[in-house]
Amino acid sequence: MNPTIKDVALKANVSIATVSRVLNNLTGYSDQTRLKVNRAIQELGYQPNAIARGLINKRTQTIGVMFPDVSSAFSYDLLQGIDKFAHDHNYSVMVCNTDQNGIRTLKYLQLLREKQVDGIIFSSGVLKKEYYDVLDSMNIPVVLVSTQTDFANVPYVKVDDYQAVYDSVSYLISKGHSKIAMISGTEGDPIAGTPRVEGYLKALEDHGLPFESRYLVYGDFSFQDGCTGMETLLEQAPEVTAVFAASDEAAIGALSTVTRLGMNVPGDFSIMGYDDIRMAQMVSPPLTTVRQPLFDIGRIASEKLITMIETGEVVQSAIIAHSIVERQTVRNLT
Amino acid sequence: MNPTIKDVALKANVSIATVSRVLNNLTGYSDQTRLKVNRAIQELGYQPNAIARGLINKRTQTIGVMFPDVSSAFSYDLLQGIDKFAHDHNYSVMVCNTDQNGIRTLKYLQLLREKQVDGIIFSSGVLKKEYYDVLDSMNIPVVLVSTQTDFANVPYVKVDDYQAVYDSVSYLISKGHSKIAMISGTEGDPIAGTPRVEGYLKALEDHGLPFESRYLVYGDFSFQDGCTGMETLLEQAPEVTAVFAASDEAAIGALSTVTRLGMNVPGDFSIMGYDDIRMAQMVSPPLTTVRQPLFDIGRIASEKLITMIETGEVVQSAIIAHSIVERQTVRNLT
DNA sequence: CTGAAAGCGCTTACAG
DNA sequence: CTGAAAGCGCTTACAG
Repeated sequence: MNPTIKDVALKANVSIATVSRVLNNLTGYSDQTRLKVNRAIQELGYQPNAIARGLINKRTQTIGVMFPDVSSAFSYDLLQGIDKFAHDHNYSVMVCNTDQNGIRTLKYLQLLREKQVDGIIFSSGVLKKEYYDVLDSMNIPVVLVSTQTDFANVPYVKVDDYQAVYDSVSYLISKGHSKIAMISGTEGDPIAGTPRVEGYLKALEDHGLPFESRYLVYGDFSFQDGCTGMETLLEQAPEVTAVFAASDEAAIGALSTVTRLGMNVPGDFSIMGYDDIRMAQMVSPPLTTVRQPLFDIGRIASEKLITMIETGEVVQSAIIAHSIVERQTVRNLT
Repeated sequence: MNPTIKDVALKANVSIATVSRVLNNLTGYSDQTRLKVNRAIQELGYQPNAIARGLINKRTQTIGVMFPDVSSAFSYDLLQGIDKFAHDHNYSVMVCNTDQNGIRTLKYLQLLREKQVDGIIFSSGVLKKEYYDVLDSMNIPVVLVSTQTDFANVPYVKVDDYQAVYDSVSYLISKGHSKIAMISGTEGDPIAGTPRVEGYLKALEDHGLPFESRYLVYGDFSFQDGCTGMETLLEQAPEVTAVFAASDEAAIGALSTVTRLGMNVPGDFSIMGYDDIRMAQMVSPPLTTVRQPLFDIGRIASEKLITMIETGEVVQSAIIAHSIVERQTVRNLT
């Protein structure tokens, strides 16, 4: 058995209250006592039990992170940012991968409650009413990442999806493209779906370009859907000179399809992605994309959550700046 | 405040002992009592407190996962496998990203101890003596993933690195290549470094091919080092027709360099990787590689750890089968 | 079938 | 400066 505070007290010839005091750097003991206690701690190799502490303090120093999403490239960068800040501030993180499965999500939420996490980061999925309800009943801080909600005043940290796409498509237009297609993500997705399509539409409109419905195809952000989306586009709109994809994975799918068909990127065809996952710089040619700084987003979310936990104050949501990173998949037609 | 077992007892007019019994599905109460208690639980929306439970049971139902490694593509697949099995068996997982930093690793180890995790999975990094010592003093089960150790009888689950490379290089030879270079990982790395180089050397030898020291370059498994390694190779050994890289990331780096220089893969040059990360199938052309089933490896490690936790028995290490995945970066010269 | 009591390893008033 | 005691929310002998 590991030694407890009691063993330390015994060995140092003081009460457990005193041991607790020096352990927690409180005041109220002589230097001599401190020395005695510390020596006993050393000799026994004592380590505090965070569980016992958690029970009494009603704080576990752990936060839960839910990933309803499944895309590894995306989630892991986020997780790194979250994990880094949290650990640097003495919190551990518990991960829950729900694979978009509602039952699982609810089950994990309950688990996090039983484990008494101090707060939850809910990432990159739609916050359904039923999730919100249990989150609400848990009475702990929550912050949303790469998603947002109308339900209540729950802070989020994300990029402005609409604006990011608007800027991207405008960029494509500035390079002389006028027949621009889009491979959208999930149709109707209120976060990463609809707003991005609207950004595309608006950019077209503001530049006096007509929208052709056959220029727009839907997928689910995946590589696979990027491939098939591109095939569809090539068939039904061969005049298109550039495509904007709602995720880098889909863009890379488009790139691979176009390449496989013997076309040259950007010579014959231009492609632009969304996210700037690590993979974007590894494909050939490197992908031009609009960047969401995922690591930073994770870090900031972690910071906000911990602030809420420790101060009890409500924090502001944050829109994180996106940026266009020019690499080599867009041809300048001007 | 959330309701406790005491509130339930009060409401149901029984003792807390009885509530505890029905909560844990023990025997020793009438149907009527069960009904009463369950009704009270319902009405109060009571949820057990796993922290209090953990204190008394000396089981927290959580496992810690250490990732000394930094490569996202690699770690996340592993994590998914671990997480899936663990959650399906009522364990949560706590992640610790140590970035190969020794101080951090030690700090996290201590954290996991304080949090009283029931077991630890140590992944993809060298298990230094100092880590082993604290692990040992914690007195909880540990399993190693994609690494192994001589220190003691700590079970691991991994692929046979030596054999995987031996098979890969033999494959390249069977396709008619005789001037085969290798972009190795970290020189001297006892797990993913040296054994892989030895597999390469041995395959050459067994097929009567001489080893040229200028055919072998070292890196750190990264995309970047794959790029520069390839450049070096092209310069000092232009006659080479194929390269085997010790990681998919490095292979993809080589691919991008070769492509950038105007060569065609596999027409002018063949490339083979190691891992089969998701990205391998997304590059153009899709990468031929030797697969380690990371998700499965994670799952199995999780399973072994939980078995050890619950039965107290020591489990056997497992060598997981690798397999060559033929895609389109290796030309058949025969 | 049921409850009173002790105890898990801590922290925190309270009293001296 | 220090200790005895209560209590965090549970589980588990023990007794009836």
